[in-house]
Amino acid sequence: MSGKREEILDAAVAIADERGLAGVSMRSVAQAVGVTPMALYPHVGDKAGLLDAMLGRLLGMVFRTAPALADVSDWRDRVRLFAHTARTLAKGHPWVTGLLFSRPAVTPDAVTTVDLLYLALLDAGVPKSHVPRLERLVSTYMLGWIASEAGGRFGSGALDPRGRRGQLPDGALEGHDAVMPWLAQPVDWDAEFDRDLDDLVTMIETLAAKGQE
Amino acid sequence: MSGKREEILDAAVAIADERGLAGVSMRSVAQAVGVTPMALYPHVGDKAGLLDAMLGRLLGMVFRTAPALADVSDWRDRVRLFAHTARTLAKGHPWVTGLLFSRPAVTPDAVTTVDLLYLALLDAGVPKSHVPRLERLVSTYMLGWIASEAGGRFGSGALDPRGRRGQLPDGALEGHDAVMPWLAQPVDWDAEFDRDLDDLVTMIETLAAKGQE
DNA sequence: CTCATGCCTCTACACTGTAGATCTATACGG
DNA sequence: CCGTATAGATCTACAGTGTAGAGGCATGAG
Repeated sequence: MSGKREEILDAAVAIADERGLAGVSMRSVAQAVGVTPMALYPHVGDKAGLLDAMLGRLLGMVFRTAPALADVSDWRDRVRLFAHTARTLAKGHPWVTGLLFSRPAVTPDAVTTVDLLYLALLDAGVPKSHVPRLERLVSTYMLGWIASEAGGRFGSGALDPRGRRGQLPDGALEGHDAVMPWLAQPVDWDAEFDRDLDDLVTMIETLAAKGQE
Repeated sequence: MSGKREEILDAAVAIADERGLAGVSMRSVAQAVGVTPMALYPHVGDKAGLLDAMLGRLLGMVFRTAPALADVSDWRDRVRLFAHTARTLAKGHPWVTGLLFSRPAVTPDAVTTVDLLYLALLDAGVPKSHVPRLERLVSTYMLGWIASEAGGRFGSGALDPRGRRGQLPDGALEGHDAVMPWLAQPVDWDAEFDRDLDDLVTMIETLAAKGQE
């Protein structure tokens, strides 16, 4: 019966996909559903509720997209698959950026996501007392990456340090000078993301090896 | 001459501090400056320009707040001091959350920030080819943390897993069960942030030890 | 004095979220 | 069949938003 709510969310997500978050107004969503704006309120509460629900829906998609996620035997691969799934999804729906950091992860789907990472960390042998913290560390990084990429913080392609240099405040940029050769060439973001995950996996292993509850 | 721009930004930041980002409208800022809304346009371009400038101003404060940052000898302490400074600042101006991920870091202050981390990583002995990537990893984590904290993703105080459990989708939450004791007690966010930094520092050391360009 | 330049103001427009009151269609008990 | 309760949609209105466009006004130059 409450298919109406789903219909509304579908419409809202569709609008956000093609016109951006700013294009999502009560009026535009209502029109897409074929209804007056005020008719949405019983279903989603208010505008904030609508946005929350949109975020929840996207989180849920992480599973729908990779249903066998929990069955991957190696925890490393599980973390990687999860990360890739989330990243791919966010690239398809860049508007999550604006929503990701707004509310604690309390929807059922979000909790399930967290549990998935808990299990991976436990499988890795991380002391139980460190698991919740490490889950937050890893997911904070992932969220940061996803938001940076979708939101445009990373810029696009080569970074052109000389361009940056133009409006230099004052004093030299020693660090930039030292790594200039690697700044000059364009960045392969897919590869970089994988390498980051490798480093995080290594970090997890280190913590597991150190042991002690 | 362009003290008017500074005056406008001061007013905008002040409003954001006390009334939130939503309270920053062209009209409210204009009124605070004692001018009509349209008078702002020559100075800041448009609303987006105003917001960008506000973000830039806050980034600049990182240095003003910890001027001796570059002189800390141990790179570990430098990373930690930087992180703490940024976190403290963001907690005082929680509205940055909405802005942090919107634009690439190209303002002079932002570039200087990046350079600071480059130098720390070089001091740590990280292979030069890895420095830019690792800088992004570390700052992505920091931004993610800051945004999570200021934006409310972490919730407040204890997490109360039983509360989360209430609207459980279906199937058990094995991971949550396993770490329940540590979920039950409240989180010391200051301590957690420090521990995270420790882990990141360790990760950097591992990468430095592995060596090879 | 005349004129130009740069900053400001005023008005207006199309849009936003949503409170409040009203209307309507469906389902149910008799 | 009727009358009524209930849940949902609707209409109107309000206070707020960003900003295009045209006009005003005070300063300094020739």
